[in-house]
Amino acid sequence: MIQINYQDKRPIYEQVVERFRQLIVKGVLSEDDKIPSVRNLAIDLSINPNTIQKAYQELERLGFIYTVKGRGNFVCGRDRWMEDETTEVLQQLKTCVHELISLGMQGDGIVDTVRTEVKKCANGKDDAAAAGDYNRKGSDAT
Amino acid sequence: MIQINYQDKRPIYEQVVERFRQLIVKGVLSEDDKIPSVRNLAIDLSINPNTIQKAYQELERLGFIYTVKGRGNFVCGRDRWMEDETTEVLQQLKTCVHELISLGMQGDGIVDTVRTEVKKCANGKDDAAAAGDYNRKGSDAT
Amino acid sequence: MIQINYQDKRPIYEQVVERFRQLIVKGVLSEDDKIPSVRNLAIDLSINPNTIQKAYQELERLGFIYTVKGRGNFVCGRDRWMEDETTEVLQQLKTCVHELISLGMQGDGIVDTVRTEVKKCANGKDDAAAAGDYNRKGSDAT
Amino acid sequence: MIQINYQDKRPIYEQVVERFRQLIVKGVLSEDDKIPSVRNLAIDLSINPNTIQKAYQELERLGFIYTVKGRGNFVCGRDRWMEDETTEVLQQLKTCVHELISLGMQGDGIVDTVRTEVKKCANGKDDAAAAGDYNRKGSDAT
DNA sequence: GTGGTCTAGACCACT
DNA sequence: GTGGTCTAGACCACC
Repeated sequence: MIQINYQDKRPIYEQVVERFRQLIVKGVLSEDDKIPSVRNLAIDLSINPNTIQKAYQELERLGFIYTVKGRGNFVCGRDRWMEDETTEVLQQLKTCVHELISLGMQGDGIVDTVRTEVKKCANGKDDAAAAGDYNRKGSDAT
Repeated sequence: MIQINYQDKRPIYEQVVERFRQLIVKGVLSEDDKIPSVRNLAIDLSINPNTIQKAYQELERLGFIYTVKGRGNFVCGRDRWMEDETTEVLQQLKTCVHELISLGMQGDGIVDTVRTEVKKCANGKDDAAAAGDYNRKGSDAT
Repeated sequence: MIQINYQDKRPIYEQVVERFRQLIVKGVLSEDDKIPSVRNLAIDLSINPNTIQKAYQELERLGFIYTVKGRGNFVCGRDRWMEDETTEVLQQLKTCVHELISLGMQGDGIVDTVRTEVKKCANGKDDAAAAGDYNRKGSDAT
Repeated sequence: MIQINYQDKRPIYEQVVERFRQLIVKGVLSEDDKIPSVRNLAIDLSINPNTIQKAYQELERLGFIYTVKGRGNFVCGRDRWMEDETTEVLQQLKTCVHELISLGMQGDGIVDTVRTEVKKCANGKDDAAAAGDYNRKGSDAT
C-alpha cells in the first residue's frame, strides 16, 4: 500500500503523508477506514515507528485522519479536507498556467492539453494520477 | 532585482535560484546578459558569498547561466532550458487536473478556470506570475 | 444521556466524567439520583466496562458521586463540589481577562462581552452551555 | 526565562510552548527577537533537544515564531497570531461565564468580578497574569 | 495492542 | 553553530 523511495530527497515522513493523502483523496481509503497502526507500518516499511508517528500526526493536522488513543488511526470524511485541498490544487494549477505562458506556450495549447486530460480521466477513470504525482517538483532524486 | 525572504522555509540559495529562473524564463534577462558577480550580490543581500556561489552553480547545472572565468556569469539562450522546463510544468499541470477530478470538480469547471487564467495573462502580460510562483509547493511562507 | 465522540482527543473516560459533571452541575441530575450501573452504561455505549469504572472512580474522587456497594452510584449534594468548582472557574475567568488585555482588547469590550453572555444564559436558560464546554482547552475535536 | 515543572501532567514540550506563548503575547519577546537555539535551551533545561525541537515546531505552526535554517528561531509579528488568539481566548471566556451561571453564581457578580479584574490590570499592569496562568485546567499535579 | 512522549545519539543541509 | 530528520529503545496512558 505504501512504499518509500530512498532516492527521493524528500524526508520519509513526508512521502508517507503524501502517499496517504493520495489514497484518501482518490477514494481508495474511505471515511472511518482504519489505517495501519504506527508499529505495524513501521515494521512493514522497516523504518522507525517515530517516523510513522510524525507522518500520522501531520496527516491528522491536515484533517485527513483522526486518532483514537488505544484504538488506532482512521480516515476523516471528505468535508474535513475537500475544500482546502481544492483551493490549494487550484492555486497550483493557476501557477502552472502562468509559467507555461511565460515559457512561450500558446494559451490555446494549454487549454487543449487540459481538455484532453480531463477526457482521459473521464474514460480511464484516472489511472495515470498515481504515477504522475511522483514526478512533481521536489521529488527529484538527489 | 533579487530579494530574499527569511520567513520562507526554503533555503536562501534556492530562493536565489528560483528568482533568477523566473527573471530568465520571463525574459527580463536575455541571452548573454551579465548577472551580478558573486561578491556584489552577496554584499547587496548581506549574506554569505558561499550561498550565492551555490546558487550560481545550481543555475549553471540547470542550464540557465554559463560562467566565464575571470569575466562573470551570463544568461544562456532559451534553447538550453525551454524544453525541459515546459515538459516538467506540463506534467505538473496534468497532475493538478487529475487531482481536481478526484476532488469532485467538474471537468468543465477546470477548463474554464484555465481559460480564464490564460486570458488574465494575456491582458496583464503576466504580472501575476512572479507572485504566483511563491505559492508553489514547498515555499510555505511561515 | 451520555454520548462519546471518537474524534475528540480526550480519553473516553474523561469525556464520560465531563459529561456527568455537566449534568450534575446544571442540575439535570439531582442529589441522590441514581446513575446507570457500570455494566449497563458500558453496554449502552459499546465500550469496555473498565473505562466506565475509571470514569466513576474519578467522579467519586471529585466529589460528584458516591458509591454504595451492591446498590449503585448516586449523585452527591451541591455542597460537596460547588465551592471548589466555582473558585476554579473564577480563576480561569480572571486569566482570560488578563490575556485579553495583553492582546490589546479594551477593558470595556471585555465587560460588554461578558454582560452579553450573561444575558444570553438568562434567556435561553443555558442551552448553549453544553456545546460551549466542548470548546475548552484540550478537547480539540479533530 | 523558561522553566519546566515535572509535577505538571502536561508533556514538557507543551509547557515550553505555553511559556513562550505567554512571553510573546505579553510582549516580553518582540517581533524578530531571537529565541534560544534548540541545543542551548535543551542544555539549559537539561532535557533532550528533540523535545525542544517539537515545541518550536508547534510554536511555528501556531504562528508565534519563524525558523531560519542555520540561523535560529525568531518571533513573529503580532499580526500573525493576534486575531486567532483573541477569538480563542474570547471563546474560553464565554465558556467560563456559562459554567459560572450553571454553578449558581449571579450574573451581576460575574460582571463585577470581570470589571474588577480589568481595573487591576489597568493599574498593576498585569502582574498576576503569569502566575495565574499556571493554575489553568490541565496543569494539575499528577 | 494502540498512540503519545521522551531520551540518547547520530547524520545532513544550510549559513 | 543552527535547525531537520532519523534510529533505537524506553515508559506511559488508554482500551
